[in-house]
Amino acid sequence: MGEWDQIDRARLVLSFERLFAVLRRLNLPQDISLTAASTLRTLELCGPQRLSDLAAREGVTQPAMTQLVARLEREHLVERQTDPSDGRVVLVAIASAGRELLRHRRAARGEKLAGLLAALSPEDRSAIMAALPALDRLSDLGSPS
Amino acid sequence: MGEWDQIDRARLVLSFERLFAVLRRLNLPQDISLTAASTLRTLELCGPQRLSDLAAREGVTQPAMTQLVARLEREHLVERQTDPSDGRVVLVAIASAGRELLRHRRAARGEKLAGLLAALSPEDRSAIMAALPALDRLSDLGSPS
DNA sequence: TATTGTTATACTCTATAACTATA
DNA sequence: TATAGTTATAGAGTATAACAATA
Repeated sequence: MGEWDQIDRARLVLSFERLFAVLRRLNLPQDISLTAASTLRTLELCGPQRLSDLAAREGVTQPAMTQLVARLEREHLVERQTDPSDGRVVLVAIASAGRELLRHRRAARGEKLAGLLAALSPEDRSAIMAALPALDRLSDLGSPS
Repeated sequence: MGEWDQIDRARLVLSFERLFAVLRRLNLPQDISLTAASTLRTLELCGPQRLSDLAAREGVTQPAMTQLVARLEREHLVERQTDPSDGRVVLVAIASAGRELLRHRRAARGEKLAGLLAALSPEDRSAIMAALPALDRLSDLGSPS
C-alpha cells in the first residue's frame, strides 16, 4: 500500500469518472430514468421482488419506489402481484413490454458503443474486451445479487 | 462484422450496464446531482464556460443550466463572470469550494473503488488497470473537449 | 433580426413525516 | 407492537414556451 497505489487509485477514479459520463450520455432522448432502468433490469435478472427489497437495492426510499412502481405500472412495464403468505407484501414483476423496452434500450446503446469502439485501435479494443471479465467480477462485488 | 461482433457487442453492453450501476452507487448519501458533478468537472477541466456551452455539453436545456448554475452559485461552488466583449454572455467559473467538493467526492469514491478492487484477484486488477488507457481514449471519443 | 440568457409553468423524481393495513 | 406499503407535502431537476437584453 505504498505511493504507487495512491497514484493508481487516483488514475482509476478519474478514468471511471470519465467513463461514467460517457455511459450516461448513451441515454436516449426519451429514455426512462436511471432508477427506472436499473429497477427493470433487476426485475428481469432476479424475478419478482418485494417493493421494499427493490427500494433498498436501488438505493431509494420506500415511498420513492412506490411511486416509481406506480409509474412503471401505468406504462405497463411492470405488474403487481400479491404474496399469498403475507397480505402486506407487494411483489413487483417485469411485464413483457418492460422486457421489450430493455431489449430496445440495449440495442440502441450497443449501436452507440459499437460506433465508439470502431474508432479505437484494435489494440485498445482488445484491452477493453480483455478487461470485461474482471469488470464483471468488480460489478459482482459492487452490486451483490 | 460477423456473428462474433454481435456477441461481442452484447457482452460489452451488458458489462458496461452493470459497471454503470456500480459506479452510480458510489454516490455519497448527500451527493450533488450527476449533472451538477459533471458540470463542476467540466469547469475544473476546461476553465470558465458560457452558460449555453455548458448546457450543450451536459445535454440539458439552457433554462435547466440557468437554474443549475443558480443553485451552484447559491452554494458558492461556482461564480458568474461577465464577458467584456459581449454583454449577453454569462461566463461560469468553478469556485474554490467547488474544487474542494470535487476533491472530497473523488477521495470518497476512490476509497470505495479501492475497497472493491482489493477484493479482486491480482490478475483482475491488472486487467482493469491495463485497460484504463484504452478506456480513456474511448472517453475522448464519447465526450470531446 | 439573431443570439444569449431568464422567467413562467408544468411534470418527474426524490425525501421526510404521518398514515393504513396486516402480522 | 412491528412490518409493509401508501399518502401528504415539499424541494430538486428537467422541459417547453414566452420574454428581455444585447449584438
